[in-house]
Amino acid sequence: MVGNREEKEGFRAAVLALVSRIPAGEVATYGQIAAMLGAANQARRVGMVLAGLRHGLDSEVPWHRVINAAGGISAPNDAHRFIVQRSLLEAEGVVFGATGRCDLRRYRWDGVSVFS
DNA sequence: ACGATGACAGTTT
DNA sequence: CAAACTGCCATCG
Repeated sequence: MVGNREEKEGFRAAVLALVSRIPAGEVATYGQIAAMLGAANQARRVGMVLAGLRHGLDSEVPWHRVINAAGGISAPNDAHRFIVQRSLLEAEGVVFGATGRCDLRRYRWDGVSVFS
């Protein structure tokens, strides 16, 4: 019997694998990641997966390249990570405007490399 | 079992 | 253009 647990872990693994494919200097939204995995309206789940990441263990995963649909960083209750994420992105060439949002039309990852 | 919360998103006011 | 509202799914008290 297939426990739902397998699907959850599979989803988590898929999210991490996909995020790991995001090239430096580009970004992807939670909804975009979810949509690529066939879960268009489950963007929140993607956020949950990334929320469970640990610094040092999943260091291979560029979690900072995942932002919200507005092109900004979602972390109202964690200013520390907010700053870290923004710094990492700026270090890769992503420019944030005065509103704290970057231009998605320009930095959004198309994800074509996944279909190879 | 139920209601509240959350690293979201799309639409409406 | 910004705030509010609603929908979606999983986790927590």
